[in-house]
Amino acid sequence: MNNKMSSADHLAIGEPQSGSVSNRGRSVYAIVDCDCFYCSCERLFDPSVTGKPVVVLSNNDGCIISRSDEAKSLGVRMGVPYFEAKSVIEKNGVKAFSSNYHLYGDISMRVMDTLRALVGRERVEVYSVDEAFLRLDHIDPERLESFAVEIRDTVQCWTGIPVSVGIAATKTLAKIASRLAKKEKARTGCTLLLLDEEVQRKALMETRVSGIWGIGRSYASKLIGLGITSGWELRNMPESWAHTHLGGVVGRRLIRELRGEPALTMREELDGKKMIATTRMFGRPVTALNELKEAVATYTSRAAEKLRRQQCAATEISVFIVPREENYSLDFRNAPQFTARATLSQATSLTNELIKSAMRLVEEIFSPGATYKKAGVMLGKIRPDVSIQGNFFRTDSGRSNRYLMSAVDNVNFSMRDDVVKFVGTGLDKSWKMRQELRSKRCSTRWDELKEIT
DNA sequence: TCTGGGGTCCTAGGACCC
DNA sequence: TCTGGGGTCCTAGGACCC
Repeated sequence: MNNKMSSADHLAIGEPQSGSVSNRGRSVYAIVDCDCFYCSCERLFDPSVTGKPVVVLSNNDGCIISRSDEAKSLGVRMGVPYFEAKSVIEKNGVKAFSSNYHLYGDISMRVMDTLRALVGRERVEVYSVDEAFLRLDHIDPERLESFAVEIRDTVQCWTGIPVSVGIAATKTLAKIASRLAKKEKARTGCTLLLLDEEVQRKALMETRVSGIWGIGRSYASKLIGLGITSGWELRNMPESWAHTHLGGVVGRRLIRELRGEPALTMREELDGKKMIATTRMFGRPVTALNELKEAVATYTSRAAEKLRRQQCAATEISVFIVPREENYSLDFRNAPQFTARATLSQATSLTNELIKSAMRLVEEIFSPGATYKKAGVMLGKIRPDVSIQGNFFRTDSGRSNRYLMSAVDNVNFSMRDDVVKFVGTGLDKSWKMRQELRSKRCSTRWDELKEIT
């Protein structure tokens, strides 16, 4: 889940569009967006909740992060704490699930593979676990509408996941199209084209600025304060104005995109993450240093696995811990946190080496007597791991350790999480997050296959 | 009592260099 | 009294995304 908007190479201002130049200079982007993805995944293997209200909870069963349409119409809001919504949920028999990322990740791959089969691998940019941009400038304009329907029906048929499709001349307009398509499902059938100028104008007029991709909470309230409330009004502002008020070049791009001039092109295949983080709330408050260390060691092994999966090594590691605040104020998210960072003498992806530094960092920031609710590990300065291909300058022990890690990764992946692990990560892990309502990982674990009786 | 996790990009400003 | 100009690199912080 990453590749947000644009990097410098997406900046197409003042340049012809590179790479994706189409026959008639026409650009056509589609966004395919899974409908309430996590809930839809849960329904795949539990048909008893089809048509019933469903929600999926964040880690630690904290917040609501996905809602079915039925749950939405009961007034269950996105992002609210579970305990606040609990009464509505129980009263209406809403089925709640803990998040099951193994399942969602696997289903996501199937959806993306379907899209690649439909338009070709090089025309698909996976934007997040439940969304992908497609480049459709090879499709005859006459056929676009039926093609959108074909995409929707094929994904539904092959994977069981309902999707919406928005099509327009730019990515930003395509996002608006899919949003409107979802909103007016009955009329649009979940596919919508914003190619005609008049249709575009109407769509932008009924889109609030807060609903535009790239306008978050802070910009939205700023815009409204300046009297700009609709997408259409924003579209008609000068680029130079956007430069000063909406974050410089980012704002300029946004205005161009809204006018139908592509300023964000397709992103190249991911070349690996620049930062890898593993952070978690605890299932209960933690005060003991050794428990804190267990947790941080566990997160470090997880982060190291991610690092090895993309065949990289890191030279920077930082650890943070968050104390439980005394008074449960509104801005609990902005709680102070204590961070320590270390630069490693040599880039590594070995769990034991990373854990060793992490432990020192925990000791640095821990204060006895304090109570903590969350901790995290971040790996930075990431670059390709050369030792795996054999680095003459690295000692043999480093290399064989790297092979050992691959073996551990293989066992843990094929068997079950953490069959093989470092003792420092703890055996009992009573601080672990709560996940009381998790469904089975029936598409990725042999021992959790769906049984039909 | 209880409030997610994991990313990206851009800008401003300081340090440093010639 | 008066004290250059411009480049690069790095970091922190702010914005955004799902």
